[in-house]
Amino acid sequence: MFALVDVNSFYASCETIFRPDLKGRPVIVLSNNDGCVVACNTEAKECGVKMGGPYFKQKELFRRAGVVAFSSNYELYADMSDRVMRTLEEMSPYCEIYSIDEAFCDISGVQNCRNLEEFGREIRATLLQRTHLTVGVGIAQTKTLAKLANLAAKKWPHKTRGVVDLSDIENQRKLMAALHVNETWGVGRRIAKRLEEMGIKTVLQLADADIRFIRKHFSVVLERTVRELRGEPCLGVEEFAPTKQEILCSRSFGERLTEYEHMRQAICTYAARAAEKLRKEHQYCRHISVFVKTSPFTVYEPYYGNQAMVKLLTPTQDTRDIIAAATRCLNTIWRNGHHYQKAGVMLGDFFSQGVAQLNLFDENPPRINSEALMQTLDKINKKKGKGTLYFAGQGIQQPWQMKRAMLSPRYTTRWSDLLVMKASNSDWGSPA
DNA sequence: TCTGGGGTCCTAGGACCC
DNA sequence: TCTGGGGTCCTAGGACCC
Repeated sequence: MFALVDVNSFYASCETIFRPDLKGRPVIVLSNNDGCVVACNTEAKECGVKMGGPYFKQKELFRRAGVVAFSSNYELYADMSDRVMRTLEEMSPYCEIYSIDEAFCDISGVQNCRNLEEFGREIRATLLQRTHLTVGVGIAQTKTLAKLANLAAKKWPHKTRGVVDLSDIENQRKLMAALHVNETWGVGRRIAKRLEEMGIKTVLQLADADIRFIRKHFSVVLERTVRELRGEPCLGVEEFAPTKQEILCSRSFGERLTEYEHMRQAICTYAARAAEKLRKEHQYCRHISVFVKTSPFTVYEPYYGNQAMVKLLTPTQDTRDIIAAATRCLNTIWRNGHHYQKAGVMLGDFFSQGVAQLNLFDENPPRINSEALMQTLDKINKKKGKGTLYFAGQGIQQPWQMKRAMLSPRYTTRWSDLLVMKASNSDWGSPA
């Protein structure tokens, strides 16, 4: 039995819990660079805010409706997420942290000693008390059905009060008949459209579809989804995160970039960041690739996007090697005269610590004390704050930095940003 | 003027091997 | 003139997720 717990409008809620003055007002959170709307609270949804839509296209609507906008404050969201997950891990034997705002809990066995819906309500109440965040809980025999149950909890908040136990088969079929096939977890826009053309419109029709037919026209992924909808578990809770296959660091620039020197700085910065993530995973990489692109939306000049990769003979985790390789990649794809919008550095082909073999034919001799140097670098940056020690190639001014014009304080992770309560006389009541 | 970032898995097709 | 069968590995691209 699985429970899917996820926080309602997570980013927007993180912003409002520290701002009681925003109660009842529409609130949205923007993506990096203040580009798109990535989260909105119920009030904002009611105003007709388009999720995923570009910010600048909706500015007029926001002004009229009094929408309060925030830049993404990942430091705050990550810390709030930790608090939620720690509580969940305390309350349930096995938890898989599926994303920043949701987790699957394996609650097999719980139904032997208590009512599942009650258990869901207890999770909800505990999280509300500890974090002031409201969650939805969906309970069922498979992950896909738990997702569906959670969706129902979101869709009918008053009727369900945020918790749905969907373990009863009759209830499953009733709900699936009422939902469109694109509301299934794992069915996106494309597959939904193809299914519809085949006459499969509701989730129930998908659950009842012939498994060989699905396998023939789609992939094993959709086959698993269908089986899961029928109550046959194909996916388990993965308590320990599997090791990553690749690491990507990419950003859009605050302003279009035309100078090679600026691009080189950006690439150095992304390479250094990717190398840091790599070491955090205790991995060494052999593939380093870089991509650059202009905006796909610009009509007055031709699009340019390109990518290059180098394969090292010996796996590395040293920022100096990764910066050097990334710069070589950049040099092969850089073209003068474009207005670049975005770039990124990707690492792949990982080896775990210890298996890295020295290569007899490698031109570069192994670096002396590379591990110790990198450890020291990471330690200092962890203790004194990100970016305390950095590489000269990253540049100092960084004119290409992303825009974050509406950033809120990092209430929970910086002393200087701590919330300050100011009491006025009236708050204390008038003296008798 | 202004359109996110970071992942996973699967499949098809080409290169190459014997 | 007639040009096989079976396999692996790699990569690019497409789909999905949050």
